[in-house]
Amino acid sequence: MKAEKRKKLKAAGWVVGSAGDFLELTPQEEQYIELKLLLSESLRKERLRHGLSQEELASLIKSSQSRVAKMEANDPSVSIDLLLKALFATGATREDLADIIASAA
Amino acid sequence: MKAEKRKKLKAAGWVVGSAGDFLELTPQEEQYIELKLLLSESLRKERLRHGLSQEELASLIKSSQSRVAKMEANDPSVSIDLLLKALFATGATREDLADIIASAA
DNA sequence: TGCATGTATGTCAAATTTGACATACTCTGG
DNA sequence: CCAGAGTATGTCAAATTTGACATACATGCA
Repeated sequence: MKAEKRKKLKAAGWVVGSAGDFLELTPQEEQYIELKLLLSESLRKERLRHGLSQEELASLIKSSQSRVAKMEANDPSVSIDLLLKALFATGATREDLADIIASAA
Repeated sequence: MKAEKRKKLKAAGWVVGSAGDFLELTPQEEQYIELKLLLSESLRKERLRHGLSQEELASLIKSSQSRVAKMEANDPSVSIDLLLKALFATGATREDLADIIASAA
């Protein structure tokens, strides 16, 4: 299985190596998961660009280090809502967001 | 109070006319709420463009008419996640989404 | 090696979000 | 006026998401 697909299945909440290996994602699920991946990657970039630790970003958004770690790991228990709130907290604007989303996955 | 602010406070979960009238939203909250408003408006446009009723869109995304109504009304009980899933279900792509987000509120 | 700082991962109770239902409202054509 | 189609709004149990905690892992440095 390609690394790319493994990543997506994991993000979708499947334990890779399980029956989920045979799962096909619908185009909508694809889109959603790709978007989420893009956001989690952007969040890590933004955080590092600002020289913040996960701990520091967490307090900025009134969350916890472990949740920030999960956000950046694209954990299935993390919502896009949370990722967006975190991104906005780092100072990103709607325009920045549009650029992020427009960029290739 | 301006109509624009009323809309945002309502979306943030405040009963307009309550103490929330005195509330100032942080820039991050603004961004988040503006984005959500933009998405809910886009969803209605997309749905109508496809000539679908709320009932029909609901079954498309395995939800209910009442939830679709709330999505389009920018109800505070609706997450951006749900709006995105609905938009993708209407056939929108990541690129479409970027365009939506880039467009002025 | 030991220690500090930062990150990852599992767990869980509390909080939020969800679909579904009931019901009210708003049109439009007959 | 009425009926039907579509939409709005309130409610609620079930499902998902959340912050927090504990703890494991990683890396650098004295």
